[in-house]
Amino acid sequence: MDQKNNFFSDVWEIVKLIPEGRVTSYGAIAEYLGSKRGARMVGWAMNASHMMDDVPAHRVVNKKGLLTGKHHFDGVNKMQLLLEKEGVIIIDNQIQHLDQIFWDPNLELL
DNA sequence: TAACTGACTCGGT
DNA sequence: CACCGAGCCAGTT
Repeated sequence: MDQKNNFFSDVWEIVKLIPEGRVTSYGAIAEYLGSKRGARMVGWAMNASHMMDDVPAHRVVNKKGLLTGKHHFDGVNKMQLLLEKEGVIIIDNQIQHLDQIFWDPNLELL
């Protein structure tokens, strides 16, 4: 599992482009890559992003703004802590004002 | 080689 | 309004 230049890299590049204090959804990234339903793969790519410390995976949440992937971090509350540190308000694993801080690659990155 | 899994999303009931 | 099932892509076993 060395650095592979494939789907993972593409996802990582987009995640790296997420501005601080902003978040996006797996589906948005998947859609940017051309596969709206490939959101599952995006999450899988995030799992592989562990070897990439430059990938702010904590800024990627599901469409509901729920921190579904928090359990895959070092600490269960690491993800929420990082987001709150950037000014994101999170209550019960759910991001507040999601529509305000939501960053859509198709819309913003275009 | 074939089958299973997964940090998702949408639509129907 | 809440729960259930199906669809999607690629990597892993």
